[in-house]
Amino acid sequence: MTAAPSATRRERTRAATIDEIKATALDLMRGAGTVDVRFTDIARVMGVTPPALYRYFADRDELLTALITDAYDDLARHVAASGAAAPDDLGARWEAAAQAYREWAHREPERFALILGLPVPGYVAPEEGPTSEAASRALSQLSSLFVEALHADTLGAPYLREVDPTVEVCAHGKSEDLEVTLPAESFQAMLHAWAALHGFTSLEAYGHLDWMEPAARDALFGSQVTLIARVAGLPEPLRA
Amino acid sequence: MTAAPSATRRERTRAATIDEIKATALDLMRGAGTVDVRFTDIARVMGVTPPALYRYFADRDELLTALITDAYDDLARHVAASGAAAPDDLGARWEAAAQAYREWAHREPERFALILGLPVPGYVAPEEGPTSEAASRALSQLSSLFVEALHADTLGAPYLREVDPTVEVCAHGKSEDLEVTLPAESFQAMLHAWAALHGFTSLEAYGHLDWMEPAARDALFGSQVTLIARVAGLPEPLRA
DNA sequence: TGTACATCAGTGAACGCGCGTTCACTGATGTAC
DNA sequence: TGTACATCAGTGAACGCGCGTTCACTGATGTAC
Repeated sequence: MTAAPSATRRERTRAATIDEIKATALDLMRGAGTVDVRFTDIARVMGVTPPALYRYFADRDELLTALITDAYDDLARHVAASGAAAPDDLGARWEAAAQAYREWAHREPERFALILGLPVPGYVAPEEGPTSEAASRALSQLSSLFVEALHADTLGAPYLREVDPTVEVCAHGKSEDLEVTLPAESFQAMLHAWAALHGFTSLEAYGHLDWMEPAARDALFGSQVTLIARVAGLPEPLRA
Repeated sequence: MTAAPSATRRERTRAATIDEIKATALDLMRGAGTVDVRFTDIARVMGVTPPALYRYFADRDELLTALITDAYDDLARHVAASGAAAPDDLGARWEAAAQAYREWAHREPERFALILGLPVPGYVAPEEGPTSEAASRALSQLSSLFVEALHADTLGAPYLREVDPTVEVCAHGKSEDLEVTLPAESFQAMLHAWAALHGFTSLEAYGHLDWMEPAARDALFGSQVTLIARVAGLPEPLRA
């Protein structure tokens, strides 16, 4: 997002303005609880006139694309960073990644909806473009866990060994796209884990669990994460 | 939705018009892939002038509320109807309910987003109003499965027996709201199952699994549903 | 270091459009005697 | 059964507002000699 230090002053201020436009758009989305974004409002908050924004984005859709790509990157960064504390503890890494996913969504429900909710109309993902690339990066963080679990031979016990042939084909396809080796068992376990994680996360982020006490939500999330880990064959975290 | 047969002709045509307005609004939502709804568009499609709609709905938010309530009802009806074929087979009922939930969302992603996505701005759920009532009815379909599983003493084996005290308090609160007996173990198992089901369902409904073949998605959903059932302690379906 | 030119950010006016909503009114449908 | 009245659906004009986007232009910032 920030320009390289070797950039000229003009390039740096330009990059800063782009950042400010995107940050302002996000603030407005958070304030309104929507996924909409109006050039007029952004300009008003920034203290400029609406046409000024066209120096930075060709139209509203281009801004939207940038916001979506950024959101993918940001989520992926958070999930990736979560595992740094205990790189050798698969169980701890899974819990940390799940918490990171959940916390990010809870903190930024609008951005979460932007990338993983009902697709916003008028926005069409560029073919093979930066969006799917960012998405892949985000998912690969999760998948590496399950690949390692397979290597540790704990994966899928006792339920997840059988993989449907059609799913296997999909796993091979993804392996080629991502240019990694992604065994079908790991692929399937990852998707199951992701789905369960995503379900709790979106229900909570969109406020559909607000009738529960925060402490109860925490406890429920904890047991869901543990449950997934046990079922998928991820080991217990090493700490007590 | 339809007026009682004893209603006068005027009341019947009025009810029919209300239905037509809502159906037209849904068609437009489906066409645009949005959750937005414009009085002007509805009127144009129906061949009337926009002010005519104010005879039926005080404003846009009232129409939105009606659409949300209807969507809850419709989803609840589908899930409830799914279990009629084998009322004594807990495993089969779970699979059918999960399939019904999934199919409804896949067929109507916009309505699904309307009730379970990022809340639409401008719409504030009426306190203790028809919305939460409809939501409760929808969820109670699922919860009855897990209450029965507890009675059959299969629930939660081997992972789900421990329930955090805060979650227990929540379960008691829900029991009073719904005026049913909802043991904490059943409550927790239901929420875990619902979260996992909801996660797959929303990812698929919003097109985030479109990179998989439909057959692979079906297989993956099947194994996810089986997995949840095994973990939650629901029995295998009786048929082979 | 200073001057001439090119580049770029931002302005202000304008265009075309669409929205939700109100209001007084017309014409048709139902109701009461 | 027929007439007088009440009720209601729908119209058309209007209000106020906001949006995205274009365009010619000004003034400031950077660049080349």
